[in-house]
Amino acid sequence: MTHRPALSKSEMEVARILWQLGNATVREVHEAFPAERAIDFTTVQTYLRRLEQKGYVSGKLDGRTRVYSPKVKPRTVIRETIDDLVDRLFGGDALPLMRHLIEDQKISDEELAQLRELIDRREQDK
Amino acid sequence: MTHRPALSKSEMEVARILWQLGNATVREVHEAFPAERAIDFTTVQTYLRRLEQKGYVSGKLDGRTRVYSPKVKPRTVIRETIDDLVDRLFGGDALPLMRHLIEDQKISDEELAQLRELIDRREQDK
DNA sequence: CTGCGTGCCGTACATTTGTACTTGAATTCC
DNA sequence: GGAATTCAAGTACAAATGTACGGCACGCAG
Repeated sequence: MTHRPALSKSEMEVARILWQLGNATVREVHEAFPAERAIDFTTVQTYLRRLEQKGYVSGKLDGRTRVYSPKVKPRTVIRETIDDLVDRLFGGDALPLMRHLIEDQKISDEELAQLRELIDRREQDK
Repeated sequence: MTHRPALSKSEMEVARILWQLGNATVREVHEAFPAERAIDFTTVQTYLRRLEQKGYVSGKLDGRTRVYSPKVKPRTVIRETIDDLVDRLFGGDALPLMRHLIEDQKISDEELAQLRELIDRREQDK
């Protein structure tokens, strides 16, 4: 059972917006794009179509408008994406990645606290 | 100055091996591939050529054999790759990614300790 | 009715990616 | 020293990706 084809970079942007909106039409997704990210309406349409083909979202017609909604959760996509990436780039060792995230201020202090908690909890479980 | 074109997935595998070997010929890289990852010698050759074109490695002839060596450090590639990914997938919020790495046992207990230390240090700096 | 905007659907098309074959020179094995 | 091996280099080629255009139907402002 071959798993879903991976998301391409642009498809990820669209997926993110759809997660955010919950469900939406092409137009809504298009409008939700940050202004500086110039992208054509029909391009977004194509991405959504491809996302549907790949099984990440489902779309159904509501009148003459197609409404899309996420079919796969962010968690799942992270898992599939990151695991593949970490394997290819570091043979499975995720620490370099963590290090980067922590050291390069990519996360806020608040998040640091949450992180600490995650670690605690994980240690508890063990 | 437009930055380096991103690495493709397969190129990442090759980059990883080259980092591991420090520097190597096509043959050496090819042989370092895990046995189950069937891949042709000339395919590896192509990836290395592309990696060179993209500026990630440099290759120079030693006699009639070309020897490649990394030109960009892992850290840099992580930065470029992960930041892009996190942006597209989560609009810059790295926490979901961290959560995944910690919760899904992608890192060992030992690494957890190191992680804790990283967090401490980062907090110290602030 | 006659445009104009909005949508769908299909098609397009250059670039990148994954993967490899071919040619031709240098080298090594009998 | 002819055969087999080894490389570099060039070329190949289908699939995936990034990005968009065109045709056609539907509904609303004049």
